[in-house]
Parts: sequence; structure tokens; C-alpha cells
Amino acid sequence: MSLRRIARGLNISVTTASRALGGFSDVSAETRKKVRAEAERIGYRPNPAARRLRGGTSDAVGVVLPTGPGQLDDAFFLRLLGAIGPRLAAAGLDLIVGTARAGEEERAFYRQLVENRRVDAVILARTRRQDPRIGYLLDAGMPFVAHGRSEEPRAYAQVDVDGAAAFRLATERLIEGGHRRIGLLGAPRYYSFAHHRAQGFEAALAEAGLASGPVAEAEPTEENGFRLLQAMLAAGEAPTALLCATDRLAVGALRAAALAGLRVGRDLAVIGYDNLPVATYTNPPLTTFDPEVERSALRMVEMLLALLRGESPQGMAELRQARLIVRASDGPAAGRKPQTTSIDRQQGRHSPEETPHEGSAIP
Amino acid sequence: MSLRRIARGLNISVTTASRALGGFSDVSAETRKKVRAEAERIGYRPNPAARRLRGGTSDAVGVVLPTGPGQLDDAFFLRLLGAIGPRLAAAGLDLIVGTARAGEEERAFYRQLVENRRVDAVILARTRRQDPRIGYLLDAGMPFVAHGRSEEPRAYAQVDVDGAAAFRLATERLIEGGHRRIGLLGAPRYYSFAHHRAQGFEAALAEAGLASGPVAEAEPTEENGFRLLQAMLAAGEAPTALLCATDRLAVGALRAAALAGLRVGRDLAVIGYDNLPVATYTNPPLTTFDPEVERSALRMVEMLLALLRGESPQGMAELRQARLIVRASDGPAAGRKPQTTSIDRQQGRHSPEETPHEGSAIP
DNA sequence: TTTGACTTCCGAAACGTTTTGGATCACCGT
DNA sequence: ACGGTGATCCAAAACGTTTCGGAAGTCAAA
Repeated sequence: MSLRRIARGLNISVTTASRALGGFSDVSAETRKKVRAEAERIGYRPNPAARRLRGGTSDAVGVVLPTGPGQLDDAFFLRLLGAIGPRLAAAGLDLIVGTARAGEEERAFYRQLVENRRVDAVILARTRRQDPRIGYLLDAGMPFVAHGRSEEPRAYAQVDVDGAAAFRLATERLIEGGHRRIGLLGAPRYYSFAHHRAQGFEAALAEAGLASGPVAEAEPTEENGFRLLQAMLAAGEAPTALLCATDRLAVGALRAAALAGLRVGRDLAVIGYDNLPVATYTNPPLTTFDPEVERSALRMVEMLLALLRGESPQGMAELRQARLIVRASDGPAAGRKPQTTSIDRQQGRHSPEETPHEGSAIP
Repeated sequence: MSLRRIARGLNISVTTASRALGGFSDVSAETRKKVRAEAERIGYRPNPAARRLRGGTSDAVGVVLPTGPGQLDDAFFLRLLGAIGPRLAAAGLDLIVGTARAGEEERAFYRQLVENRRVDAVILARTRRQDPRIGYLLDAGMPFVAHGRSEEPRAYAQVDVDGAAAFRLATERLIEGGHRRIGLLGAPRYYSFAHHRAQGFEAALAEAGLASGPVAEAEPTEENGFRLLQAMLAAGEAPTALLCATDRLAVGALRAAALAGLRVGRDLAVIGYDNLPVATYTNPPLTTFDPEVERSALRMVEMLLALLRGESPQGMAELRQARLIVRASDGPAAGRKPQTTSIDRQQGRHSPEETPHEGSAIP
């Protein structure tokens, strides 16, 4: 009823009104101006449903948030949404989010999305090594971009952060600091990110000819971090340094260490991953990696728009580096002289150098 | 092209096919069965765009996540999304989320949503006392349900958690514990939730005839919690107990206290609000309130569906109670005998009673 | 004058659904 | 024989847009 209103008001055809607003060249400058003015005057908004029906497109992209223990309240997804949202909006795309726990529910939701043509493309986060979603979307011909790699052999648009490099660096750093018994609190290795981080850890150990310290894995929650480290300690396997696949695991581990009387940063070094807001304010502040999710998001949206333009996902793959944020939780091994910083970082009165909301960043 | 396919395949009219699937009574049982079978066979999915165009509805609800410092990475919104998502999906509604920082951007997004008729209803979170969004939606006649009260005089569907009652209870508890100098780390009072919590605090003090301890407010981030308490201490205004409007503020405050050499739970009692996952694993574990967001979400969706059925928002208002989760951060005032629990809760070896992933809940 | 090119416009079809307003037929009671 | 009642079906319109395939007019070159 609306393009028609413009047309009637100006005594022109609906076609011309449409093409004027659409920026086609077969309408005179004067007409175009009048149409624009009239559209403005009556507050014309194209009806998205009509546009979609006609165009066979849905102008929306879907993203499914994993629900379930230790999944949803992950700040990662919010950061991703926050970074992706405005860019999609700028491109005129709606963002439809669903929530589903991995498994049947998740599969059903993706099928919904695809079969009902509710979205033009989807965004996939936290890929798994064997990820049925990826195969499904490829088979269905639905454009998508994933955050994370997988073992799918076909090409697909992907952005990932190099967790292996990060954990290799962290491990080397610990070895350098004199640690010889380095443990790992990992996430389940069916998660792509967990696998890569563990591999980085293992590679660095192998290069240094070191045996691995205690290793355990579980869904990345604070509770599991707590339990896992507690179990290690109970088994008499205390490491002198502990790599945690995520900050949430690290937070739990920090607490387990404190309860066991271990001074983190002295008796036990801890390094996390994610740079959660809380990581600056743990006791002691947590050395961790910042994945700079916003940068990943930017690239993902770029890829997505390219896919929507019809480009092939061939070659759309980017591997970004995480930034190491050094705080106070990763001191050198006991009995070793500290390298650069003062011994007692986490106690005493506040002084500028120990302001906990800053960490020295190594790019 | 699809209802038509069914119709052609069965040699019936499109109308009949539509009405058969729509469950109308003017189609014979036999025909209906055949239509259902054929639809199943060819994998028929009604085209949502067509349906929306014809019906003038959009089968979607919108929610705008606030972006900006200390806003987005709030676990609150993820919990809300996670709880709302499946219920909306069950009702066949898409969930369109946008992200915008408060102010112009936010206003623009809401206008988008409304004027482009992209959604049938919207969900509003974290209301402000003077909330232009609420007036706008009311004026525009767009159905919505809000999480949080406001000073809007007209009736609108709302669910809120009784922050005043919670903070009154917390304050009474602290007074009961012998505290006489109780401070408040608040969020800005233009947030409805912050205002109510502060009011509960003030009411309890007034009733007890106590003067307020130091009070400060800022956006609810860890960093601000840290800075604000540090400023109080620097000003020589150390309280013996501190109420924090959110757990994120509390986490920062905990850190500032530790750096100042204060033993939280002994020299300083701290109570937060939100029951973030991390609250169980701070040092010491944080006494806090669990708002049980999922329950709010459930009621909000119920209201929303009612609104979509055309019911009036009149009387759609629910005020829920938060649950106090007692952990170790809120000991009695120094010099006072502890009441029920062992003195040293946060140190020493792990024993079952101090397992930090459990707290005693008072409903 | 004719031809062709160019500019500007438009009618009509199409996207896939739901709904309106009957049409057709069988059957029943009068 | 006839009006009435149900049951079952359907053609066509409508939702608002985009696009296809010209049409009409103007102008310049031939």
C-alpha cells in the first residue's frame, strides 16, 4: 500500500517510484528528487516481507548460541554478538539468534533455519573437530562463516585464533621460567579450540624434551577448573605451573590453589585464555591471552557479506594471533630468581605499577 | 511455488491445500490426509515471507542488547536470551537481536524495528527510571514486555526482581551482624534496578536509625568496583561492610580490599547481587543474591504471547524475589563473635563444608 | 523523411500465502 | 417439486515489492 501511495501522490507509476528509490538510471533526476521527497514526507518504509518474498531472500543471518553447562554464559558469545551486530545492521541484515543445546535440539534448529529459508546465511561459533553442522550447511548450500577450524575437508569461510601458537608461547614462557612440571587444564578435545591449545602445549614440551605434567579436561566452567585442580592435588600430582584452556577454568583453579594453601604466582604459575573482565581482578591477576574477538568478528562479517555477494568461500580462511597479557599469576618456578618484576606482586598496598586493571601486553 | 505444487500433484486447488494444512473444517478428512501426506512427501515448508506479507505480521520479536562499557558482557543478558530463546522458538517466533549503545544509536534501532515492522513485539531489558524507550513503544502501539520498572505512568507488561527487598534484607543482615558503618557501591541511579537496590539499603538503615556509610556509584564493572572502594579507602572512609549493586562491582571491590590488606569476611563484609558463576570462586566466595533470571524470562514470554493474542498489558506486572545465597564474604563485624559458622572460612585445606561451589540458599 | 539511439516512463507479472465470497452437490423435510 | 441445510471445494483478490519487456517521445545523423 505504500509504494502505491507515493505513486498516486505524484501521478506516476509504482514502477517508477520503485526504480527511483532503487537508484536506477532510467529515471530522470527531477522525478527521482520528487519521489525521494514524497517518500520522506509520508515516512515510507519498504515492507521487508514483500521485498523478501519477491527477492527470494530473507535479509537475515542466523547464529545459534550453545546452551547448557558452561556454554551460554560464556562472555565469548556476547562479545561476538556485540561486535557482529552493528556491522550486520549497517548492511541491512537482521540477526536472528537461536539457542539450543548441542545435539538433537541444535540440529533441529539448523534445519529450521535452512529449510524454512529464514536466513540467508549463518554464523557458526565454537566449532568442533567433527562438526556435523558444517557438513550439513555445506550440503544444503547455505552460506556460512565459522569461528573455528574443523576437520571438514571442503573449503568453508572461517576465522580462527591460533590457540596452538598461544599455548606454545605460554608453555615456552613457563619453561623459560624454570618450570619442569607443567600441567594442563583443558577443555574437551572435541572442541576445535581445545584441541589446538593442547597441541601447542604438547609441541612446546616435546621441543624442550620435557615430559608432560598432569593433564585433565572438562567443559570449561569455573567449577570444573576447581574440581580438576583439586583432583590433581589430591592425587599428589601438583604441577608447578598450570595452563588453563579458558579463564573460567583458571578462575576455578585459582580458588582450588588458594584453598590448598598454594600461593599462585610463586608456588604455582597459572596462565589462562580469554582475558575475561574478571581476569584483571582475580587474586592474583591472571596472566592470559586476549583473543580480540572483535577483530575476528570484523573479518567474519566481511566474509559473510562476500559470500552473500556470491563469492566462493574458497580461500576465505584467516588465522589470527592472540595477544599475551602478562599479569601476576605466572611467576617463575620456586627457587628461581624472578626475571623482571618485583617478587611480591599481589600483596601490599596499592601502587601504580600494580594497578590491576592494566597488564603489559605483548602483541 | 509450493502450495501450488501440492495442489497440482493432487489435482486440487491451492485454497484447499492451504485450508487442509491450516486445519479448517471445510475440507474433508480424506482430502486433508492426502494433502498432509503430499506435503510431507515433498518436504513442504510454508514460505515465511509470503505468510508475513499476507498476514501483515512478522512472527518475530526483537531485543536490543546494550553495548558499551560494562554493559554487554553482562552475563545477565545471555541468561535472559538463553531462557527466552527456546520458548519463543516453540511459539514459532524468531528472535531478532540488535546491539546498540544507549542514546542515539539505541533510539534509532528501536525506530527501525517499529517503523519497518520487522517485529511484532519487543523485549526490553534493564529499564531506566526515565526510559524514553518505554514511552516510544507505548506511543507507537508496539507490544512489548520489559524487565524492570520505570516511572512511566501508563501500564505496560513488566517483570522485575525486588531489588529493594533484597538490599533491605542484606542490610538488615549486616546490621544484625553488628555492622554500624555500612557502605554502598551502587550502579548509577538512572538505572531502575540500581535505584531500587539503593532504596532498600537506605530504608533498612533508616529503620535501624543508622547513618549511611560511604556511598558511591558508577557503571557496574569490575574496574569501577575496584576504583570506587579504593577511593573510599584512600579517603579514610573504610566501611566495615559493603553492599555492591552487582557482582561485577563486588569482584572489583574484593580485589581492592585484598590489595589494601583487608581480610574480606573479617575486616570487611561484602555482599553482591547476580550470583555470577564466578561468585562461587572468588576469594572468599561471595555472598550474593540470585535473581533467577530464567523465572523472569518464563513470565516475560508468557506475557508477550498474551499481548500478541491481543490482550491488554493492564495488570501484567510481576515482582519476583531474589534468593540470598550465603557464602563467606559477609562475616559479622570485627570484635563480634561469629554466629553459626566456623571462623576461618576462606583459608585452610579443603573440606566438604567449605566446598566453594555450594552455598546455603535462603529462599 | 527515415532510422537509430537514447531517455524516461509504465503495465503486468511474479513471489507464495491467506481469505473472501461464493459455487456445487447431496440430502432432508415439506 | 422446492426451499433449506451442510459439506466440500475453488477462483480470485490481496499483501507490497521488483523486474521484464516494451512504449513513447526526443534528438541527431543519414
